Amino acid sequence: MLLEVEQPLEPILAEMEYCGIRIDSAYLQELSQQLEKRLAELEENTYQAAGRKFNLGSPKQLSEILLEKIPDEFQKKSRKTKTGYSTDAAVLDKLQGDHPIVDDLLEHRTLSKLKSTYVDALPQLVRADTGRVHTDFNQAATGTGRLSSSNPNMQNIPIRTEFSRQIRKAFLPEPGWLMVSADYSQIELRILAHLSQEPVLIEAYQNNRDVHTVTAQLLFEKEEITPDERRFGKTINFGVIYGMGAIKFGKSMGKSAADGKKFIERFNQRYSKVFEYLEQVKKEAIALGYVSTILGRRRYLNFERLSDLKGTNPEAIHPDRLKSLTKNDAQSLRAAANAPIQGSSADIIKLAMIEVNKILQNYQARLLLQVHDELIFEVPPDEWEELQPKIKDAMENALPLSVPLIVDIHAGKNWMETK
DNA sequence: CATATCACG
DNA sequence: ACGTACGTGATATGG
Repeated sequence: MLLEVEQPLEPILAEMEYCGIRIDSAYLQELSQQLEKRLAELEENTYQAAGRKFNLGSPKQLSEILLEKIPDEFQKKSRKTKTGYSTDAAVLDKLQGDHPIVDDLLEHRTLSKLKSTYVDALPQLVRADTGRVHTDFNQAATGTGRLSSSNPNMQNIPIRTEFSRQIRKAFLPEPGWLMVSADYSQIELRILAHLSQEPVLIEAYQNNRDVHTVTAQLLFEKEEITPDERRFGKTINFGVIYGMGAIKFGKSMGKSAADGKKFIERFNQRYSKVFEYLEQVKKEAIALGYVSTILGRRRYLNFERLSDLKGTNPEAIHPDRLKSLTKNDAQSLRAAANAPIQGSSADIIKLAMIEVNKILQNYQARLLLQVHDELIFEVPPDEWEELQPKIKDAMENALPLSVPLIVDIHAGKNWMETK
């Protein structure tokens, strides 16, 4: 693992850091001015509605305002934090309609985050000697084997909202070149299919089916699935990857306890290998003190009330010991269930980076960024047609699994256009 | 330096 | 009784 993956990867990361990525600072400064104008309007509206000025960036002061204006709704719909009532986006969403201030607060939160963290920060990090931004890729920062990125973090550049996509337009290739993004489709669910050897999942992926729809079909026991039902299937599939327990699983159905239980049994029957696999991983975590990825990378875990089982035979652990747990032990078990999946995904994209780097030796094109399940390149236009299938193949075949890996690859004038 | 919040996969 | 569950890093506030 060390010799085959981490050591060969290190000079590739060094090259990516050294190369950096081009930023359109003038464009970001225009965006900044637009944001400043809009933020000022929102502040003015908010002060009017609140009857006085306060610091919109202070959850503490906002909490005071909300307690003053809509005490009943706020206390009912908020949750307690260590220091008081939460004013986070989930809470504010629930308060929409209760007071005219709420919509403006939400918009202000979003826009000021984007302005301070990206629009204003990135141009300041452009290095004078290269004209580009040079991130750090941290190779030993996470518990699962993923990379992390800092100064600046290039792995959390906005994409989810319409406005935030404007920020991605600021990331440019060399003048005249193309920006290229190649991302794995549903890699973590495919790894779950492989690790669990669940026949329903394997069959679905081998036949190129939409797995969120498949889950929804077995959930609702019908062929035709609405977009809402598919979204629900997607949520459940992610929940499984994150180690969501059967109880929470039933409750997220939003049905009665009896319905939830019936549904769990149905799901359990249909994806029985997935649950067997997750149980087995949890038992191994407790008995061995670690869990492993496909390439043998380990995540070590400590338990409180379950520590008496360390060094015992995993198969001898009674399923009841996985119930009534301390908060910490429950969290550790979820982390244990997730680590082989998230970590194997990291293994695979690292192997892919090593393969892709070999290919790039014969081209001018450069690997710029890794964002967990995607690679970002800048490519001269005359290399694109030839490189596209080579990058795709290298990534899809980095490590053969029981299910195919699929990579979507697109080129554009900037990062936003590569989707 | 702890906390809350929020950006991403 | 719950808008939750895995992995990160940056920013602002406030002690």
